[in-house]
Amino acid sequence: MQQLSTDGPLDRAFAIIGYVASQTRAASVADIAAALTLPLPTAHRLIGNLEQRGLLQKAVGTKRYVVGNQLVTLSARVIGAAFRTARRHAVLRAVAAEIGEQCEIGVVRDNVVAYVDSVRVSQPQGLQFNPGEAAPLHCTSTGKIYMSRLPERAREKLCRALTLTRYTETTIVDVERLMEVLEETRKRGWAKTNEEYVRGVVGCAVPILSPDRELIACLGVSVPVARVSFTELDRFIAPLQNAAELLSETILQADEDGTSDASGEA
Amino acid sequence: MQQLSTDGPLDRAFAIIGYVASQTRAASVADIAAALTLPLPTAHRLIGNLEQRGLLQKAVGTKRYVVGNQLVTLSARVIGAAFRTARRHAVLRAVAAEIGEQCEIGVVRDNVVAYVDSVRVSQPQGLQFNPGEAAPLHCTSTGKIYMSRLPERAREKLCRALTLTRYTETTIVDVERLMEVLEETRKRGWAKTNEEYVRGVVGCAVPILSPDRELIACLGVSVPVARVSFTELDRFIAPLQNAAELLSETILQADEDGTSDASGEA
DNA sequence: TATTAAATTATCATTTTTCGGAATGAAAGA
DNA sequence: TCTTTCATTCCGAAAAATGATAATTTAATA
Repeated sequence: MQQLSTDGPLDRAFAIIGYVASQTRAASVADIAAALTLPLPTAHRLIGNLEQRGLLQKAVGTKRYVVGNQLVTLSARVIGAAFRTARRHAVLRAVAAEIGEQCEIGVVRDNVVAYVDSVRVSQPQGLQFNPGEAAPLHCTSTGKIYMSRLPERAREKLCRALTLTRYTETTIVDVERLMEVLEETRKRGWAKTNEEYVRGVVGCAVPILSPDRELIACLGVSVPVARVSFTELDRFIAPLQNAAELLSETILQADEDGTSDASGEA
Repeated sequence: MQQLSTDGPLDRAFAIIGYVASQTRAASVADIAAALTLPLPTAHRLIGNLEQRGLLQKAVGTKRYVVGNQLVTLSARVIGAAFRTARRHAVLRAVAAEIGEQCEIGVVRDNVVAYVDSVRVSQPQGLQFNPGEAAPLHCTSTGKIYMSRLPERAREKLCRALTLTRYTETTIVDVERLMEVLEETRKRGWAKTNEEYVRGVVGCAVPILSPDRELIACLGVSVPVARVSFTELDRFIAPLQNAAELLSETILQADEDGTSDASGEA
């Protein structure tokens, strides 16, 4: 199913755990070996390791394996931690529901827009930015915002350094023109994209700023032009800005939790 | 605490994951290295590995780490598996039989209640939470318990971030009101739901805690109001609490079945 | 802005694990 | 009882992890 040619021991360990956790009944070594196409002795060794650490354990009276105590304890912690940090996703989901379109959060890294989280509302129709994917700077709203907030000289340098690949008829491939657009973007504080990356898909984005007004990330929406025209995009800006406000409070913010602080530091 | 002289890579990987999961805020590489007494470059390498696999991920806009999506998904599965084993399923079945209504165990993931195990007593009449299904936080007892256990400020933020969709006339869609209910829930330690998600169905739930009093999951019951009124629900609380106690005792013990195929196949 | 401290990445010889074929013991089924 | 399947142990070659050192980048501070 998911094994790339070169699995490290870690991958195999997690594959085994995942398999055991997804079974409804205790799994034998042979089951596991077969499911993950491992040599039998190897499976034994790996499972033995996991058992020693309490991540798996034998079901009493059998040689079949179920999830172990350590693993359950750890998982409970993970779920708790995830719940505490899930507010970002909650905000994203809320704004996506409000405007009824796919929303995503993206950051710029290595001169490329990387999407870190996204929520799609209904059927995958518009552009699907899946977390982990990357897109160019010059034809995405997030990229424009990022560039627009650079000091002028750095901005110009970057514009000239980038390869302004043409993806559609409306992609901006002229440096002067791009600079103009960026200046405009800087002034009004948000960006739009008119089928510049994918034909038939328009979008807009607003910045998510830290308390000291540094750019942390961008919150954007992508939608098929058949459903929302380029000019109609404007009505998304206000809700997006509200959500971005909330996100900037939420995102970094020392997630003051403290739920019983369990283990905590000694 | 956890460093034996000779830790394999696996031990260190899990130590790191455990540390990150137990922190209330995102942890920097330096934090982790210090806490586990790892050389800094080594910590970087190990954490990089975990990040590549999606087990850890950077908090947006920072270089600090939180639990990753893969890890959360896996953890939810593990908890589900832990509760589905015969012994625990038997506890669930027993309490279901005792109170004569459908009982289910749910965890929160991605701001949604996911049901990992359930037992129905008679004909499907009340609400049918089948394992794998998901329900919103603000109108389920399990969701209320989860939220009620967050520290106050985080709780308020989450309430505001959630879209309080109205499903019925009694769904709580007002943030202030929800906060009140959560406060009450926190004080008494269990939650009720008055036809807030599905018309004609009321329910209640109690927390399942780990030995160190972390919330692992919730045990709840759903029943048609025609059979049990909202106020009559109270008589289920005691049996549920007993069962929850039992479950939390057994959850970290090496019991387990094996042969008797939990939950029976569908 | 200049300066300093800290964090991160890179390199690499050494040590430690892992890997899985072959062989053997144990248990389930005929 | 016999046969087949599964569980387990051994072990040398191959691969990976390890962490010191050093170079580089980034953040903090003056």
